[in-house]
Amino acid sequence: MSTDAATARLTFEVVKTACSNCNLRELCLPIGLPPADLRRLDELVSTRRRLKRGDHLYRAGQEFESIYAVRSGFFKTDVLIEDGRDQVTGFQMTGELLGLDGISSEVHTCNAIALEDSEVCAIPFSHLESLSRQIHTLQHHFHKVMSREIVRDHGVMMLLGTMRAEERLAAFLLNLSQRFKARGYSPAEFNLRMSRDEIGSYLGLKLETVSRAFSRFQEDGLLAVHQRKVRILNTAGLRKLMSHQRG
Amino acid sequence: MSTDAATARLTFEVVKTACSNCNLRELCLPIGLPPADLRRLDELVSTRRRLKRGDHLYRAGQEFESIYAVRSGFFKTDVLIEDGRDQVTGFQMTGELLGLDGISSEVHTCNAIALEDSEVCAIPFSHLESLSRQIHTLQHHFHKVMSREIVRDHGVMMLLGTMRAEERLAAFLLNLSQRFKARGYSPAEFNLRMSRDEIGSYLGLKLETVSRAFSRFQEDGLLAVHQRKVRILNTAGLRKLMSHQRG
DNA sequence: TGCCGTGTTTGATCCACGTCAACCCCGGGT
DNA sequence: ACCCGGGGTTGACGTGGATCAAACACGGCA
Repeated sequence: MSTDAATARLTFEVVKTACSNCNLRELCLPIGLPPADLRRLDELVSTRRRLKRGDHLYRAGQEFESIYAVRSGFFKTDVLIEDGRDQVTGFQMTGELLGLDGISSEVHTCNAIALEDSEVCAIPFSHLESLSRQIHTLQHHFHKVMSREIVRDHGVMMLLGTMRAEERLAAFLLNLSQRFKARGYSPAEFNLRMSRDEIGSYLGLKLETVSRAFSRFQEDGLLAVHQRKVRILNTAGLRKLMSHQRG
Repeated sequence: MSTDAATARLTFEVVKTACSNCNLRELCLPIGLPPADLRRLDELVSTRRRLKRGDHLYRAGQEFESIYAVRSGFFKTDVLIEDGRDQVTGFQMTGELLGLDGISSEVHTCNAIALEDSEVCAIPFSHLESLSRQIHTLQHHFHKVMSREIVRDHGVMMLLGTMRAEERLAAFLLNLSQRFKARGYSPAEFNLRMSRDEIGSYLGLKLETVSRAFSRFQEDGLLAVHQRKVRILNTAGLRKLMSHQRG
């Protein structure tokens, strides 16, 4: 869609938003700040931006200037190479940050795409840096967030490097479940926001293989699937599946 | 080896080392600092530590307190899970940082092992944080380094998720080549510090597959291999191999 | 209400890589 | 000089997941 940029501009809202009374602050950056610091943080988040399903939040190659906190909705990030291959590098939900990859070269290195209508807070990175020079705990928390991203990526490398198809899907579902739970939603029943193809890309599998794994889980009574609606029936069973030796 | 800890203590040197005249500063943290700041940085790197081939720099589960800059030598990092599977998450050479994964939970999440006799600078993380609150460019550079790690991990995810065996090995060799070049060594001829098994673990392949891919490259005149000695004969050929469509 | 397009499921077949096993190479110790 | 052991190579064979192909479910729209 070539109208992305235009759309983006239109949905840019120049309203002040307030971290200090945002109910996400346990998940997002301003964790555990004293009220005084929290008020200073409010200056940081200058704009909110609303996206429709399918919109790009940013694209690979675009200049990097802000990171984004997901206020509501669901995103994927992916990288593509010339020959057409692409790899989904992550799915981001409420309270998670997007754009950390852009810091290194001042250019975004992946695409961030809304998988449902979403809203994000834009955090100008230079402001974040200057504020975190003043607020100790903010600095430390930000470092932890970046580090957590590295640890998460190592987990995915483990998954892609050593697990077989059904283990990968089990790990993926358990991870989603736990993240929904942390946000106060049911850990057992949720709607997938992404297609089989996108799950496959993330897990290094073809969409048919993902589909078959879902069917197998259903046969085995581990879960009930209907299209994108998933109900986990046997968490322990999924977990056990993951820790089975190869072979 | 249960004597690791004892060895580590013995090889701990309580000598002041100086970033200001370290020839790695283009690769390491203190890039582009004015002389005055550089001198303050010297206080940061309190200790150097020498490791023998096979020694652990740190282990998963150990308390995190410092990151490490490789002064000389070669490392691997890996994560293992209970059932015995393990995944090499990276290889680190001169000027690269180790331990960034530990920031998130204040505990190291992987093992760092010297693949040859090596020397590292220990950088107490809390010192780094306080100094980077004072030195703007240090802060920014550190953020870039963390972000670069995330981008690197995305590259590995791409490799593990979408590439076939020979593409993976080609990508791996080209990456090594380029890093040796950046350090002033020959990009065409180098010694691998890691075993076929370790390469395989990093690339999500079995050691036999790695070995076969090496043999194939040799047959095709792309490189000359003898054990761990590699000479790249046709860089363009390797690069072309990587960009071939699957199928 | 029926049609169309997109996403999903399922089946049949193929192939890249894993597995198992034998052998080789080379360096270190006696 | 010999043996020994760990890493590396090579071959034969098996298999998990990719590929190709067909049918199906569902939401949107005329």
